[in-house]
Amino acid sequence: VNNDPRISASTRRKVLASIDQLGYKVNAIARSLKARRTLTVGFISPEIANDFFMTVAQGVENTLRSNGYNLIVCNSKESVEEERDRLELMVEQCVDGLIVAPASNRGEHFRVARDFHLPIVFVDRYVEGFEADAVLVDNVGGVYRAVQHLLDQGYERFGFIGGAPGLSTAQERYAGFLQALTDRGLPLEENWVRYGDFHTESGYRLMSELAALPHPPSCVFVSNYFMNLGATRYLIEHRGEPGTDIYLASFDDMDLSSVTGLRHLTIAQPMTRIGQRAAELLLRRISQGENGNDPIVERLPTELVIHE
Amino acid sequence: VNNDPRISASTRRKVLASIDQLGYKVNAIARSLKARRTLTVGFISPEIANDFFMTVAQGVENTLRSNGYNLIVCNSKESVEEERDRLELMVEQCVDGLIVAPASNRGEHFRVARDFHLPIVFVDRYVEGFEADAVLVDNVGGVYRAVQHLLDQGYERFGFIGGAPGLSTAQERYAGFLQALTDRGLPLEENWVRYGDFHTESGYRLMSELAALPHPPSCVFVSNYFMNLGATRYLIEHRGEPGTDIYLASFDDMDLSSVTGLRHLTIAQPMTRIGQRAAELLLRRISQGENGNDPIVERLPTELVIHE
DNA sequence: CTGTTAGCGCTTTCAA
DNA sequence: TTGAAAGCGCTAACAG
Repeated sequence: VNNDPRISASTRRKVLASIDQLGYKVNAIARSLKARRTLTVGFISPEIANDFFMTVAQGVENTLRSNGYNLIVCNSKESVEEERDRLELMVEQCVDGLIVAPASNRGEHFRVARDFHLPIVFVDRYVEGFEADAVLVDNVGGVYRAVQHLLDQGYERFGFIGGAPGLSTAQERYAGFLQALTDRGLPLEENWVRYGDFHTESGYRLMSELAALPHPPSCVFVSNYFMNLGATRYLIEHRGEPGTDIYLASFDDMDLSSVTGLRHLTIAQPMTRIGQRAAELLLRRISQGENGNDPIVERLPTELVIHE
Repeated sequence: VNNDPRISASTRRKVLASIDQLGYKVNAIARSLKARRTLTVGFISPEIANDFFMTVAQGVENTLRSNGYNLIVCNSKESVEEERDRLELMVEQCVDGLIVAPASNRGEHFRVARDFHLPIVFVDRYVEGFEADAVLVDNVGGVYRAVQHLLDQGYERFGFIGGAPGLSTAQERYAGFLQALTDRGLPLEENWVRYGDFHTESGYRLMSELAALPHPPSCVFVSNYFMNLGATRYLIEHRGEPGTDIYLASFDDMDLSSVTGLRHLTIAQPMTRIGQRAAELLLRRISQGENGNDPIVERLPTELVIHE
């Protein structure tokens, strides 16, 4: 059953024939108990019905599977408490490693993993208070280049719809925005900067606030896909009204980008690649055991996409 | 640890204190091996980066979790072979039950589950050759009412973009379409009926074919969300060109519907509810053991949504 | 090359 | 009320 090379071909044939006849399936539970490894990796995602994270998960799963590992996906619902629960669950399930898109920038609770010699790789977001491998994207550079491009196009009145302030992605994307303006000597108009929570409704609401200003921006950068969805919906619903002649730029490039009918610009993340790299790093840690080197933080590049 | 009522409060306190101090976590693997149940359910989905199936999964997970069960999601990639592999995997992982959105209308390979006394509940699609509980929607009725509504609006030149011919959903949606036309005495224009594969690209391609006809339809019914995405993209990209003045109606109501700026109509499925009911049926089967009754097939209602 | 045995961490049963 | 022992299905180590 386990391809032991010492077994003769004839015996193997007999065994396999019996397996077939009896419908025998190995009991992975018993095997895992004995072997002290489950060949299973956990993925803790802040959302499960979310194209971004699920595409990352797909990247993870593909490379895990081709290495004989399985993936368990679970949902922290953007809550640190739920995240802690899922983490405990994963420890109890004896997964061999963990890929986590953290729900916040707090990382202390991940320390339990260390006690159980469970390697962790973070994706998308980074945490404080816990050092581990991470696969992120170049948020600062991505936004910087996007805004630079828009400046080149002649846009000057820049609005910004930010993400949940506690998340590294939100902070970095804002930093890129600010840097781009500053480098061109453009002042930041505080009133054009609003913070949401990365979800659709906040994008809609904040866009409505910006459009309602007596002197609205002519171009708004939105910090992620879902807020962009909300912002776009506002502009579509109020098309033609004063204040809505706004050019949208946004982090993330997803299916809907091709279908809004608005000219806009997006920053595409290499989602599958993020998952793939994370899985590779994790598998390396798993095989290394305790004698690995310092945490590796990778930043993958993003790509500017212009939708005409 | 297991809340045995025979244990005295003082002993329990001492035990819990030690647990805390030592950082003890139960080993779910060992527990499962002994208990012969894992408190785990598998969900085999034809796609993992798919809002529809993942929203269903969310419904499943919520109700499982509140019953102390966990969910393992895996991906059959719309392939029967992969589906068979995942099924084997789940058997080996000793899940207590299975929720499956089947990759095809063939069901024979699910028989292995019977040998291992694994209950299965199908969702979204139904199969032949294997009897089991299922939670589906009223595809025929949903499309029927949608087309009826459009007939009432005065549309007469109906096109149809169908899904993968092997899937029950595709067949049922076509049946509803045909029935609605027939009941009003409207003939089916064969040339306006095209079959895709439920994916975006086929929607785009088939819509381009329909729009290019010398005498194109004035209204097209698209059989699911992703093909609608493709069809919509075609119409948006070619807005104003001859043949593109087409009213779109589609199965599934997702984010897309609010950002295209096109007037259209959708049929919303109760995705979370599907998952919830499937989990409920499965949990019932699990607790019943072998002495359950005949398969239960539920059809949940859909809802017509008009986007102006 | 094959067969036997101990033990992974837990639960359950029975004895103290 | 607590402690001891057996065994879930598997693998690894060792004996034959």
